[in-house]
Amino acid sequence: MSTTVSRDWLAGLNSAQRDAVLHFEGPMLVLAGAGSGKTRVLTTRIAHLIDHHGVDPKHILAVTFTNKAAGEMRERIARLLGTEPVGMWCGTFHSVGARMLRNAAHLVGRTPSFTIYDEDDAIGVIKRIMERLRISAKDHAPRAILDAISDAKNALVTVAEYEAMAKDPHARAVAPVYKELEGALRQANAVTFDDLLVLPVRLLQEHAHVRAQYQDRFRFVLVDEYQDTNRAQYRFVKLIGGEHANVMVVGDDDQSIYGWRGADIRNILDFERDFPQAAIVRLEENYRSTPQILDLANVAISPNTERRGKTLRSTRPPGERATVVGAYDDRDEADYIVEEIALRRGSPGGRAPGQSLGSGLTLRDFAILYRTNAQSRALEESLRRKGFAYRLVGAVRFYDRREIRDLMGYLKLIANPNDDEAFRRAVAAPKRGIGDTSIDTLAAAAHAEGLPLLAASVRPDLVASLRPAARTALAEFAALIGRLREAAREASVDELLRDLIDAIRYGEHLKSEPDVQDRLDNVRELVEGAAEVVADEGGEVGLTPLDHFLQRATLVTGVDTMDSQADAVTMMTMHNAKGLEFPVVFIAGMEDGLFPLSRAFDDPPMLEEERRLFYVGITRAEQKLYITHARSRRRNGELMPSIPSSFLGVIPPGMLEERSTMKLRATGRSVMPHPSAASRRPGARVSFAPEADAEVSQDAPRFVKGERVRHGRFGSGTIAELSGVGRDTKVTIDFDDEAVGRKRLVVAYAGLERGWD
DNA sequence: GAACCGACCGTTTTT
DNA sequence: CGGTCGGTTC
Repeated sequence: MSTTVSRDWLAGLNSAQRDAVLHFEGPMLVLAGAGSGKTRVLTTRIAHLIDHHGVDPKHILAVTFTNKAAGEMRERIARLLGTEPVGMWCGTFHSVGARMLRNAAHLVGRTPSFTIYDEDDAIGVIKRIMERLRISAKDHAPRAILDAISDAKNALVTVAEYEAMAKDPHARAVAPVYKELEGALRQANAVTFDDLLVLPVRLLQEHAHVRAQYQDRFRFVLVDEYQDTNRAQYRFVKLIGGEHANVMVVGDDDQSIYGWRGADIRNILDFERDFPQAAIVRLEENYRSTPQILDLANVAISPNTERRGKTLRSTRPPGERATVVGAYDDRDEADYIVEEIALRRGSPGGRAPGQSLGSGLTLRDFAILYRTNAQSRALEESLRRKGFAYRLVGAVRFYDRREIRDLMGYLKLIANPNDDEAFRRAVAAPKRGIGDTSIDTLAAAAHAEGLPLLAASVRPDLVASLRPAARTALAEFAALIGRLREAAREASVDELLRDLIDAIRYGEHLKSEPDVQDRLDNVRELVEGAAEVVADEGGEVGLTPLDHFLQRATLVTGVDTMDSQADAVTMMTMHNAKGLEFPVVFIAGMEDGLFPLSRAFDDPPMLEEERRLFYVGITRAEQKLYITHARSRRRNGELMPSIPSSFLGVIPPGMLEERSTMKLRATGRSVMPHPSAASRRPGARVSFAPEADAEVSQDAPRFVKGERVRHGRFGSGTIAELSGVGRDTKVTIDFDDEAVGRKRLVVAYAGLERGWD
């Protein structure tokens, strides 16, 4: 305990930050604007609790939004204290939940070695359940069913409650699947992502001794990114922290961007209601961005009504204005961005001499942000042509690659022989003469007996009806898993993996696949990564290294594994960019229908969320921000006309420097007009949009099923189906001309005339 | 059983 | 455009 040291920590904090850091007991809400130093506040407060107030680290629970943030927080605290905060729990809601579940798995019908089903696993189970229940995947997309179940879980709606509430046809299809899924998960000794939140809540709610144990253990609870918590997470916080009420939540209502995942912005808007004595601190001084960037952010978010209201103030010297750029199409946009990076790189201030943009910017100082992952393609191509290194964050996870999933399937099955999804993946991996029909037969028998697939495959009576060849192969497979399971008791995870790869001759299997070298590299990387795994950090749960490895693999995200040291341009969605910062940021694809997405047009809360996402994007920039849009863009392979985002319409002219690419200037209109004036201007001449000017507005002409229409090229026909809303409305038309037949068209661009015969 | 091919379809965002 | 599904062929 050294007050001298703590005084050092406090130096350099502003008074609001200091208030938060010095806060000891009782609830507190920290409204932390972007770049206002909240991580520093959180880490310093924890260090202060431990060092000054003598709180044992094991009484502290800190919840972060990513695993990476958790690791960094732990590290920073250790640096402040000069020693590891041993016993402190620090992680995402999901990893903290997993940890609690390992401790008390038996109370929710699992063993400590349960496996975590990712989305693919869950969809696989759901598909099979649907087949059994004879629910057509055509009528109800398995994906949509999973989403509905996920929403229900995140809202803490149980199967029974869901069944009682299910009114519309979709919900009535979901209900039985939800019910069956719960049984299947339990039998497979598995949980879904959502269960990592739901089951701990149930544990705390239904078992007083567990609740008491954790309430006593975690006397100080800190939650970062509180604006993105959902119902289950909210309950979790209240259950653990409600008693002693030493709960500090940190967040920014303007950065709430996960409403679609069940996050409820009300959690942060109404915090004082939940914790009546809550002290409130506002951090509005921004240490990250220039005044120009913050002015833009403040203006951009201002149309929102669902907010507490706050204005960021810059502490940095003025810099450049943000630049908005009109491009011809998505490739032109990408080329422009890459050229701009080339110009800015190296020389201080890049192409704007006199304005100090630091000196010697390198590739890692640039980030390109976008709304959808699909946008990365054109950008990647441009960067590759230019020879610039880049890193793609979040798009395809390492652990989602096929070859990795194959091997992980084996490991999961070794750790948890009840994991039927793992069984299916592993048994199919190198082909071994066991195909779908054999597995279907086995699965039917297993289901009838209430047995997992692995156990069923060694029951002579259950495999009797299989082809002899399949029977033998199955027995060999089961024997292999049995042997590896034995080996796993002694071997480290990397040894186990090597053994496995050798036993199934996985290297040879890969040789017949495309991209052999990449895949082999990935496998090697997997083995190397496994070598670094030790038992769980705290060591208190008694997780085996294998369980720990598997859990980590399932819970890591793209951002977690991002190597921020590599000298490469960073590309990611704005969602993934939350919490990060870069000297130069490009926001690409700033067009109506893409950002904001068209489905948000007629949904005000959704539109506000899109606007908050824009705000997040803007506030990632430290020194220079570019916003780009294209006049036409490839969407699902076809070229679509686009107009600049209506989000730009609220920006006063003059706040942005306006440019257009050479290619755009060369092909028609000289400059992109200011978007507020441009909102009626479509992307001009696009071959399949005869009267685009009238049609590209947000209100595509409305039609009804059965209506007779005429198309410029296909002639007249009858509308058979309608789908989508606003600009995305699509029609399926049966044309009279048999040679044309049935076509699916986007109303906004089809130039349909109505009322024919 | 497995490989291949063509039709379809959909598309936010992610723990 | 890219992934998935269903059907066909070896």
